Amino acid sequence: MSDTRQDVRKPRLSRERILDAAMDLADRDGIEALTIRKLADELGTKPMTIYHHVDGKEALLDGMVDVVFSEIAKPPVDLPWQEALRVRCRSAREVLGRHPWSVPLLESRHHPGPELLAHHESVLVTLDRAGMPLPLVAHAYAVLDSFVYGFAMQEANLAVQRGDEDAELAEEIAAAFDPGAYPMMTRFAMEHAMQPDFNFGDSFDYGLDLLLDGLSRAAGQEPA
Amino acid sequence: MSDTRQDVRKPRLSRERILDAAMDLADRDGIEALTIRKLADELGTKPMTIYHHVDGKEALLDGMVDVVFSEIAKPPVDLPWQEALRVRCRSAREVLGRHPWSVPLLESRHHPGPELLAHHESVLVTLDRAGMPLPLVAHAYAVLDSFVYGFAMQEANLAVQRGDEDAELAEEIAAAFDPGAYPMMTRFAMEHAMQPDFNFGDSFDYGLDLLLDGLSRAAGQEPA
DNA sequence: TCAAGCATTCGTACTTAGTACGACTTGCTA
DNA sequence: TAGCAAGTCGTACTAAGTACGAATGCTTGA
Repeated sequence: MSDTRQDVRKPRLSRERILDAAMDLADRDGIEALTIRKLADELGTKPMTIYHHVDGKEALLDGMVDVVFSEIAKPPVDLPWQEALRVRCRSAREVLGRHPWSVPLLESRHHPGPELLAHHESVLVTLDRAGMPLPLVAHAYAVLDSFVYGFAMQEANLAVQRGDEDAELAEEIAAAFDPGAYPMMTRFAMEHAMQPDFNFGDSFDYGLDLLLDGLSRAAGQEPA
Repeated sequence: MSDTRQDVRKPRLSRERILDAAMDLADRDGIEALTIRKLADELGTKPMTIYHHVDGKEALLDGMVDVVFSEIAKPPVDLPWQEALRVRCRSAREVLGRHPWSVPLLESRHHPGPELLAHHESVLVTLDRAGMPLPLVAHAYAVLDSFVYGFAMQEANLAVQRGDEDAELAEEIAAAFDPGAYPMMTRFAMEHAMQPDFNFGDSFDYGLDLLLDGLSRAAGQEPA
């Protein structure tokens, strides 16, 4: 009856604005909270409007992954290769920490974006200028990224568990804990992991050094 | 009061049978294909029947993760610690390779099962008997598991991409490839990664050795 | 032996999510 | 000024998780 038409402005939406909002939503509420409907709400629009800018949800995720790669620093070309890789790996950890939802997605997308490709290229170039033969380049890249991704994955889960359910969770885990059943875990927790100065993240630099030193040796150079 | 000890009457279904079927389904068709309905079909029953044995889908996933941990070999107590950890890490890689869907789940479940706890305990005990002080134990465990999980994650995605869409995918990636845009990637692919004897998995033992050697040094021992 | 009790099973339906279809709106261009 | 392309959205279909309550049939106590 009442054809109350409302004002519609011009290009309020764009692929970029959608990607930004989707990343915000995923960062804030987790990837499982990222639905087309919620995204539309966030943008003050309706679900189907999204589809005029993004080719379905899979393409949306592809785009988000590429944004993540764009945020990771490439290994600086003016540093020794060990230092350059250290910079890029630390950056990767930091970025993946800001976007924890992205870790399981990074390697599982079947449509690599330009940022992903450019990033891979820059790392390969760095390993190449370390003087590594190709087989060693392959090992180095596989090993470094395994470590970075795996570490980020573990950190992401710690972060989740430190959320609002902190108390409830700790209690639940403790409840499942037959006091004497896991003596080493108990000792480890009491004497180390639950101490105020314990920080899981410290192990990142430790492991990164371990790998870079080993790779330096393999490349026939002294550890930096 | 009344000793109501009852056995299952007509157990066409059981938590164990359900877990087995769920693992098979996930192994075969991927974790996203694991729905309560498909699982019911697989078991020749109806969706709601599942809920009398398993407390919802989250609990089902928790149970599956615990089964995965049960399949991973614990570090043998009769081997030197480096060898013992090598055995367990290789086993982990093999098991995660058989259950690729489980990798992102392993560390994200909030309800650790008994197998998971027992496994952690056994690894901590092994690090302890290496003579490591607790801070080093923490580093070692974090670094080893980061590597194992990260490697398994990358392998899992390679496996997926080697699936039925192999040709289509390679073609698609190649199409996105400006010939001269990524020279190092191109060289790497042509001269190494696409050679018939290239095997991504070879990097696992390489990285594991790197880490175990470094940890041996840190523990004040000669690399094994 | 039979009926009550209870674990198990399942039909129905509600809810959330992705998205195909087609209609409507509006500014731009011929 | 008519018509078109781009953008927007209402409707509805499908898949999936699961709450509710009825149906089923085994086990036990009288």
